[in-house]
Amino acid sequence: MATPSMEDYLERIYKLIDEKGYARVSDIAEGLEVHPSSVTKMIQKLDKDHYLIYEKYRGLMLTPKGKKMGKRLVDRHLLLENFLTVIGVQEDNIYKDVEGIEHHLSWDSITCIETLLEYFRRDPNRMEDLANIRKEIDADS
Amino acid sequence: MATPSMEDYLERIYKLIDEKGYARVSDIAEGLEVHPSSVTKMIQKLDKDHYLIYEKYRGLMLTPKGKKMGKRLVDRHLLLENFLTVIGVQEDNIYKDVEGIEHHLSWDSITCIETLLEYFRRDPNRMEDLANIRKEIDADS
DNA sequence: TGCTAGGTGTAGCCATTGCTTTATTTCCCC
DNA sequence: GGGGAAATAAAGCAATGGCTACACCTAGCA
Ligand SMILES: [Mn+2]
Ligand SMILES: [Mn+2]
Ligand SMILES: [Mn+2]
Ligand SMILES: [Mn+2]
Repeated sequence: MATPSMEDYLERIYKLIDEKGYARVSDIAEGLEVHPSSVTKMIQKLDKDHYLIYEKYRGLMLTPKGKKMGKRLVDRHLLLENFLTVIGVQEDNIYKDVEGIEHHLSWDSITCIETLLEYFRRDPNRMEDLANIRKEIDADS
Repeated sequence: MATPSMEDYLERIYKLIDEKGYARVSDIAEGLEVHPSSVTKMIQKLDKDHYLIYEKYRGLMLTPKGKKMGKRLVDRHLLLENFLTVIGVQEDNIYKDVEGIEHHLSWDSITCIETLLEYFRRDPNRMEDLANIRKEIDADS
């Protein structure tokens, strides 16, 4: 089972490969705001757990296991960002909150949140009703 | 700022004092499924940070700071349990998920989730509509 | 072709938070 | 009041995941 930190790295690596075709230590470090040395250490761990194949100074390649996991992690992250957006959380809080909670939700919860998003997507009036309640509560205080 | 672990301990301590009038090391340990020695260590840390006053072998007392924080933590936990329940997460997943995510949500997000609950509380049909979408999606797969 | 700067890797440190083991204190029953 | 069980405390160890300092590789330019 992957730790939260491992998930963050895998997610970032998957995204980098998806967008640029490769994932370098320095890019991973920048994205996660950690030092390159921390990246090297984690990459070695992910290699040992067969999420990727690593050749030092040469780069890395996701294994099928790593790709599959990476995609799930990226999708989950996006879903949660959408969720917080829909319920009205301020833009500047969303990324940090999602970074934190994404590692702690069962797939059951993820599915239910997906359904909740579908609920609001089907009828825009619903989001409006929600926004009105928010306004009303704001006014009270 | 309190770490996730510190929050778990504070929450548990607040609840024990609220329910039984006192919080003993062994009760805290049982609630958090941790060894008593770990509890002692954390209590000493919480004392150093002035969340409580600790006298060894004698017990502990929450400071005003600790009480205020404890209450907020307990309320937050309950709110999140309600949220997961309302969106249809299985009973047996709820506690573990909440234990994880509670430490990673901004108060902005907490407020928005509160509002979302109010939205469903105001009109029970809304929860029913959501449940129907869930059924429909289930049937598809 | 060889040098060098920037990217990468390693070693060793620290904080956090758990555990086990061992020592001490307290409390309750006799 | 004394003895023993239960509770509590302290010390030492381990895993995780950061960091710094320093060493090492390599691409690309002179
Ligand atoms: Mn994350
Ligand atoms: Mn993420
Ligand atoms: Mn928790
Ligand atoms: Mn909790």
